[in-house]
Amino acid sequence: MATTIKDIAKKAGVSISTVSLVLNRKGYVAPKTKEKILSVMNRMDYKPLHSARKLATQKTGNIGYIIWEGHFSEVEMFYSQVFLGMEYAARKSDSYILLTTVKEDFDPKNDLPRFLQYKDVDGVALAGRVPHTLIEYLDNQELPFVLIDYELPGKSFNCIKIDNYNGAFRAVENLVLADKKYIAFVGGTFFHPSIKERYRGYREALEKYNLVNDGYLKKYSYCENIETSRSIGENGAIKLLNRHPEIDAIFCCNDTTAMGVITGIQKIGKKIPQEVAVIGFDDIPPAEYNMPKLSTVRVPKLEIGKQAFMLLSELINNPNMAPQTRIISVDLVIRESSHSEGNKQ
Amino acid sequence: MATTIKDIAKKAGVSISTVSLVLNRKGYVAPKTKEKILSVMNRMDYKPLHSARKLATQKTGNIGYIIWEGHFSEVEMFYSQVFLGMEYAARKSDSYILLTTVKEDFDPKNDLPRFLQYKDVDGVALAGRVPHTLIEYLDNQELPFVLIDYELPGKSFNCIKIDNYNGAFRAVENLVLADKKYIAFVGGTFFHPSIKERYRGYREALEKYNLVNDGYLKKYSYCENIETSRSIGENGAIKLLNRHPEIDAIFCCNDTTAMGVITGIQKIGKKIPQEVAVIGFDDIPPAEYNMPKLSTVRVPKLEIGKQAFMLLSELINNPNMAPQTRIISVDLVIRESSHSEGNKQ
DNA sequence: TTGATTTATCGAAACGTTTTAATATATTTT
DNA sequence: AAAATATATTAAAACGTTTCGATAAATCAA
Repeated sequence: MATTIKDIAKKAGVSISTVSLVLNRKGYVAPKTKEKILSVMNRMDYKPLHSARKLATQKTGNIGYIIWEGHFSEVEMFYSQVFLGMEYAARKSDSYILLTTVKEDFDPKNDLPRFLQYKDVDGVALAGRVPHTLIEYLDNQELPFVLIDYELPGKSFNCIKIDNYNGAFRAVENLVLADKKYIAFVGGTFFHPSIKERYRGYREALEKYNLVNDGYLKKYSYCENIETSRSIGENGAIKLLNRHPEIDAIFCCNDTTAMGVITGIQKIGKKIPQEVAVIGFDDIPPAEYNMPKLSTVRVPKLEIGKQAFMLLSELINNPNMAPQTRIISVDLVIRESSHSEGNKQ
Repeated sequence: MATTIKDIAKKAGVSISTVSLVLNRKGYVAPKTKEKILSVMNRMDYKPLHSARKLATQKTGNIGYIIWEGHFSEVEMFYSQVFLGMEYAARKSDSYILLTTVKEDFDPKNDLPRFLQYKDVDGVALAGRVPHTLIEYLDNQELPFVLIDYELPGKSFNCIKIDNYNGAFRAVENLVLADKKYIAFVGGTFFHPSIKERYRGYREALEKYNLVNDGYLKKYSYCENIETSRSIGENGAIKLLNRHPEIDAIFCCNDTTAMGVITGIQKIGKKIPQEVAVIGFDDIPPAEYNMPKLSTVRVPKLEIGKQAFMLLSELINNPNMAPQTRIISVDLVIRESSHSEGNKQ
């Protein structure tokens, strides 16, 4: 059917091996033979058959992308964007990203993604919070993997991290400079290390400006120890504002929560941002279309995907690399929800 | 390394061929040999190597999923959900879905997705509006493909269609029964056949109740011939309501537009749904979290993905099947944006 | 010049399956 | 009891590549 390496060899008057050598840029092959072969390949529109190549090399050319089911199926566009970033990067190296989801109550015995069961990937990217049993499984398998925006305390794995601390710090600092004095925090599960870091950024920014007095942090923080959602934001905003009407800004652990916070503030009837300013984190697409448009910390999602892919490629080619963490920096983007008069430009 | 069919054969005291036969449920093999082999397989945790199998069978076991770049990277969660539906279905048959995006100005000569260049898929699903040149290319390649929520006028391809007409009809009928008299339509490109159908449903529902008088349709329709977006909705609502203040309901070509329409209505200062009711189409996840919650026509996205996968599988196993269209039915879901008093339950 | 190295090419084995055709045995039909 | 058919097993070829080792020619060092 399709042209094979054999056809090329015959037409070019050389052996199969030689063709393979130019295909893989290996060994010695005379410039003019090489040229000849390349021209024949081009003329006959030759594409190596991946399955044959894979069989011979014992590599799959695939990378797995695993994400918690809720993260892909809900409003959350974050991890789809990261995925897209990986896909873009993968195009250049002719490999494929196989996406699959795992359930919350994942059990490695029964729910193992099929590309792991069948060893159809050379490496795996784990996006966001994933079951720890899965991480352990991969660690035991000696299959290269990277965590994206997640980590396990005490263990050192390959990681792509967001600069959560600085993002949060700058956001809160911006609120302070806009003359906000009572800045609350609304968030979800502290179990997630990224949220912990964002909280730390929040706290340290307040400390820098000496806003923190006794009980400040406790009074103005609202966290439910579950997956973040709009409803956490809405509940949090309503409870905090009723209890402490002096609150004039809310920094949220992410955009999803922030959009809920905005709903809550609107229900109470306060003006955004004049009475209460809001800043989120992530810059997911709906943030820009929210009413009012959401100020937030932009996380470069495509870039994260690209970096994950690159790190993974390095790991695959060099399995004994020491585990490393790469940190992706973020930018504050001010929109309507925190656009105070004094700060407008 | 991993156990191969050879190991199984040796341990079970049979030939490789016999093992292969039970693996593929083919030919004759004595019940007790079969049992023996299966037990050995189980004990040794044998998984056939996909690349070897693919090489031998000349099938890839992959299905491509192509989507316009803007549809995956923007707010639109619709096609990600359809993708997920395909992925779920694929799990059962041990195949993989390879997702890639194409640009608006796609050119088959240069931008062909790599899984098409390398013939790494047995079939392709095209999600939503995709470049016609791509459809033509696939048609020439004799590669099985299905269109999801799209069609080409005059051509009969394999299609998974949404019951757009009935969804729209029921939505508009519901508005009429809630005593709305001046029901507008806001939408995007008529170039998209689904939107055409939704408009037809709108029109015929109005006709059924004799609401359409001279100029009604022209007066109360706002369409920009570009990709749908929130801003089309916002602009449309503002223009229509300023020009025709009697409008008491707006049916939108999809949820994205509807959320824009809601923003527009809010800017003008009318109450939803008391003064102006809004119904969208699709039921994308943000619809439920919108303020007010958006009434809409629920399209079962996972089911669409599943049906696409199933149709594609049939096509792959039976290449001469006549092209067919499968229609997925939809449900009206009433939330706050059209929840008129008289209609509340 | 000789021997060592570098450059160039190729035959053949290997990767792990499926599948075809051959063979052998058991069962059924005549 | 012979012929025909169904059941059971297998050896070997095939799928399209990579890679190892052999071989030969060209270049270099002494």
